[in-house]
Amino acid sequence: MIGKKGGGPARAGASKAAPLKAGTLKDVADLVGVSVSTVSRALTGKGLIGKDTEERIRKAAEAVNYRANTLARGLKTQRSRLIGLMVHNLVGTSHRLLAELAQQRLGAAGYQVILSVTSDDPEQEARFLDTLENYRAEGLIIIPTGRNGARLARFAQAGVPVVVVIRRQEELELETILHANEEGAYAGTRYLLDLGHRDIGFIVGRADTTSGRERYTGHVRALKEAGLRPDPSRIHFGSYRPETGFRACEAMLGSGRPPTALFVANHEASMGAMKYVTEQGIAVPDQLSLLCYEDVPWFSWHKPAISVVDSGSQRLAELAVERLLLRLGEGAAPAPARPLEHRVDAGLIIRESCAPPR
Amino acid sequence: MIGKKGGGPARAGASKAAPLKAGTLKDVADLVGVSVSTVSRALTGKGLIGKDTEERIRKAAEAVNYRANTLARGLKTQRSRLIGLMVHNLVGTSHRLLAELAQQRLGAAGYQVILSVTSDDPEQEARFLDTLENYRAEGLIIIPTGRNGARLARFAQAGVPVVVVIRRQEELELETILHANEEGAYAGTRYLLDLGHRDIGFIVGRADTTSGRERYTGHVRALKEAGLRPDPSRIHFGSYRPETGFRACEAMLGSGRPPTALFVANHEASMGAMKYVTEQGIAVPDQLSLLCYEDVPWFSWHKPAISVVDSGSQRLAELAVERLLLRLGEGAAPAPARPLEHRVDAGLIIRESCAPPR
DNA sequence: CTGTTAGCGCCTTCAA
DNA sequence: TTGAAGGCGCTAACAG
Repeated sequence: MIGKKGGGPARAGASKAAPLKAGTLKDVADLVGVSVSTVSRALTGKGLIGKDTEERIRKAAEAVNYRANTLARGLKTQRSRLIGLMVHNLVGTSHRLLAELAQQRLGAAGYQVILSVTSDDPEQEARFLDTLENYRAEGLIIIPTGRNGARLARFAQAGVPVVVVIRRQEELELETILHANEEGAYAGTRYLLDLGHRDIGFIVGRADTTSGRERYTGHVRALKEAGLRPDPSRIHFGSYRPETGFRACEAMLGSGRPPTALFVANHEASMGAMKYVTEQGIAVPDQLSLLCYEDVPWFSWHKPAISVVDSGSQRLAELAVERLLLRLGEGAAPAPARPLEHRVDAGLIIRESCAPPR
Repeated sequence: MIGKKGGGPARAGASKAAPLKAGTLKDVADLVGVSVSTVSRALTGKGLIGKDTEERIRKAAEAVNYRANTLARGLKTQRSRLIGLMVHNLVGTSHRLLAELAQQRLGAAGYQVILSVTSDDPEQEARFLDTLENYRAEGLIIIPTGRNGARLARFAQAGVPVVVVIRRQEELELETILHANEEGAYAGTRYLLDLGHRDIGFIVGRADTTSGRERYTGHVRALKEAGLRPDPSRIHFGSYRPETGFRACEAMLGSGRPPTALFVANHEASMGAMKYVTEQGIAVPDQLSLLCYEDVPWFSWHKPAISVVDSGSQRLAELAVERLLLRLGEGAAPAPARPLEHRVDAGLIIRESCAPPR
């Protein structure tokens, strides 16, 4: 499988040098013949320093390869400048955008992001939250599994800003940013209904998550308004994975009496649904109208182009980071008295995958 | 755009508690009436401790909410347990897999990953490398821009294991894991040639990166073997972004005499190429054979299903993490004397997007 | 403007 | 089995 080849060109000198350790304040101080605190002041730009000494210190710092030790500094100042970010994967658009954006913006503000990809596993979440506490993380953006409320509560109690995203953490008063799930699912279902569909398959997330529950509610509301009774065999809850979509499709589309439309309101599951539909050669939208949730670029290149409920993930990510940044640092905003719950609007993007039932 | 609503249910007590600070060794010691060192030993499991005192210490630790301060410990032990990971985005399959896998595996081994998404920007890379040094990161996995050799060299000199991935860092002897670029591009081009194509458009990465150069070489080798002379107007180098593909398509396919096949050997650019081809309604493979590089799930659901050169990203990510892990920690393997260069094999996945020229 | 002093929280000899 | 002492590298009063 793997070939090994020799390395690149030999660079004389580089590999022979003694392990080059980073210098410390003391190293610099000794070299210049001045006290550590003077060096500290000169290098951090605080306090008044003689022009001349400053220059000599700067030179010496260079010479001894001085690198401010963030750990030591953090110990002293009680500021780690570390932010935790917990997502469940990096495939889902909202999760990915969150990771990219958080790292970029927080990095620009002088913070570093410690990442955790937990596959929605409460145990991994627990461990991650523990290590974050140990690192004295100064902030946290998290898509919670919902099973570690106690640990999460500790952050808030310790005064560490927490921004909960995508799902609510029940029983805890934490600032939360959510998609407008009910509205999104309502709009999607309504669209299908208006097209004339009376038998709609609905694939959604876990019933014990905010988005799963709310999207379900929106769906049912639309059905009822149209005078339809929700049919349990047409509604599939499931975890946020492609298999969920694939299995649900097998159950509904493999049956003798398939629905005329399918609304996959679970982003990860939509990947599995797409797979099933393609493999089975089901004609979209002639044979089946297909509506997904949360846009990805290739949906518009697909044939037919896939219509979706756009959940506004970019905005959600921006808002999450923005809110955290506001509450970070010294003179920052305190936690909102009554923790705010923000909603990011959803929108319907109509392309080619839905049509009236034949 | 955004609606604000009141928070969830009020949880009595939770919000009123005084900021719950994490306890220190001293807090525990004071409570038990014993010295800090005893507590330290008891809690870290080193040294012999009286069964009874150990129990009391454990209880007290709980009571004062003791959390080992990783920063302090790191300062003392000179081990941050922090690993840097630098990728250019999280969309590209290889980058994303690297991030997911690194976090998972390293996390399981007791390390935390500091992430940086740099968009291939040397300045951001420089800043990130600096902060990593400051945090005393113990290891690094990086897709280098190639412009910060000096900074990268410092890690190696300081004895910090560095694993370079996807592109080589020229002039530095660092352990490196690469795709079999030349072979992959050769195989892809050869496939198109065997199908009968004589006029092939080729979109590839930057000429100053390993993958860009090597894929170009493989492509040209196949052409020459087939008795063809590479035509500069059919070869487009460009950065790893969708626009690269889109623009190159405009140039080649918008002309009066378009090629009969297009080989996009630049993963990010293939997204732009797909967009162009779809927008222009170009029939694949009838009008144009399309071959991409690096597989993504939806390529197989696309109509027609997209043929690709699979670069083995999963294996590459695994190998990278594996190698780093081997060199991490105390009794770990030293840097290979002659830094190894690993190659991960590529494979051709034939689907439906390529056909003989009409 | 600069030096001294005193820790931040932890680990680790060295004695008891 | 336990305690005392020292120091990792840095910052922040407080004196000079």
